[in-house]
Amino acid sequence: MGARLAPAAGRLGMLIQRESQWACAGGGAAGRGARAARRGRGRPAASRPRGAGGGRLRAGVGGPASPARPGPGPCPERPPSPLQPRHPAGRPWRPSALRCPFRVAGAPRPVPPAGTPRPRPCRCPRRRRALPWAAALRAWSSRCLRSQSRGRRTWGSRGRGRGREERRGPRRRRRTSRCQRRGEPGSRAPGRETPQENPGWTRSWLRQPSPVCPPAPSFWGPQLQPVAQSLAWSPGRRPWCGHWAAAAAAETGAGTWPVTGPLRLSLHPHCPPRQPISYSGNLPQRRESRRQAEPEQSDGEEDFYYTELDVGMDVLTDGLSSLSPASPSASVPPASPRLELPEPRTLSSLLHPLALPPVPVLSPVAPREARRGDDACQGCLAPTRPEPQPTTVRTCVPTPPSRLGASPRKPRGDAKKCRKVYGMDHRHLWCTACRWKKACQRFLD
DNA sequence: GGTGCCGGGCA
DNA sequence: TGCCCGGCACC
Ligand SMILES: [Zn+2]
Repeated sequence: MGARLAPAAGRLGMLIQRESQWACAGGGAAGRGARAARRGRGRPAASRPRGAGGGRLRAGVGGPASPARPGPGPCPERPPSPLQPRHPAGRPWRPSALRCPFRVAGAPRPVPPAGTPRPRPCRCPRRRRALPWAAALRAWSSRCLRSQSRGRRTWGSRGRGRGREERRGPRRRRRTSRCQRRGEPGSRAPGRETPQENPGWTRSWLRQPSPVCPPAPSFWGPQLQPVAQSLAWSPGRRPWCGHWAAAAAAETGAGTWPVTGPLRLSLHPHCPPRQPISYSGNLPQRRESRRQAEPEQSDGEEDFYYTELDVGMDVLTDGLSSLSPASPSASVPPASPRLELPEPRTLSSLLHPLALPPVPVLSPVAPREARRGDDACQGCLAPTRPEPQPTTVRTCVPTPPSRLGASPRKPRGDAKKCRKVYGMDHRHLWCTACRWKKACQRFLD
């Protein structure tokens, strides 16, 4: 299999394709592929290994024995960044200094409140880092799939299912969900519930659990004060708190994160050999507890990763200032902002999804993991921007009922889905939804 | 017969 | 909750 597919680059989440960033090929898909191979098609279901009994194959991307990220060391090629306004004048550029460049020299060092989770130790030689809140995204994605079948639609109205349902008429067999049969609140047909009708379901995961990050603007240098002011400080929007955590971690010595370079927006599952400085938000409680139980045991292939991208302060300001607490994005699921690299320095452009056709991209240099678009790419999100842009509402805009009713014979979408694109022989390349025989998330109609 | 995916079961 | 599959409508 020479060419590697990076189909997800089209749809769910976008990978920042930088040649250097593709260098570190993870083993995420390998595990899945092995699992798929192990599963074996055609065998009786009863004889198949089912469930997670066998345990997921861990991605071979390192582990406790993996070499840690490069420690402090010279980095002469990196110039001082405008994001380091507080660097003492006259001091040489010390990229390895365990010092938050935002912090005022001599100012009290910010200490994360108790309970603030420490960034997880890196498990990859290239320092892949799990994007914590992406775990929530993943969980949410799974919930979407489940709720599609459970009668609590979350992906918004894809329309197809309902349209078919309507033109199909009542099913002969039980076609109602349990909720429907029980008359529970969620007893709507799949796809009927919209964020507008029930904002709670989006709020549940949008709740960014970083409740204890004190306001940081006071720690920002004067050059950053306008930025801080433009960020519309709110409890859920603290682009600096991750920086804080990193600084605090560096201070305490354990889990040190050399906070050196300019602010980096990490968007790719493979880390270039630079230090991330953003660790934003807490893990969802469930995930967090699990990771505490098995600190070094990682579900590597399931994690979302990001890498770093130098972003100028101006563009960062542009991107972040576009946020507002009352932004409609608050009711939007964490649809991955689709990003592309021709303009890697314009954050605002990065944060806006591209209306790319969902064409699988053959990329000979794409790492295996990139093919797992639904998993890997869903998490390719900017750590500083957990809330998606309003323009990513693609799947959450409810289809007008009038439209559904007007065209009872909605033709089947022409878009080939994973099954047809990749074939049964490459089932491991399918998106999760297709693998689960759900509505395809990668090739939307 | 192939495809897409809803509904539901299993662990 | 993650994963899988029966079975149906559609192509
Ligand atoms: Zn698919």
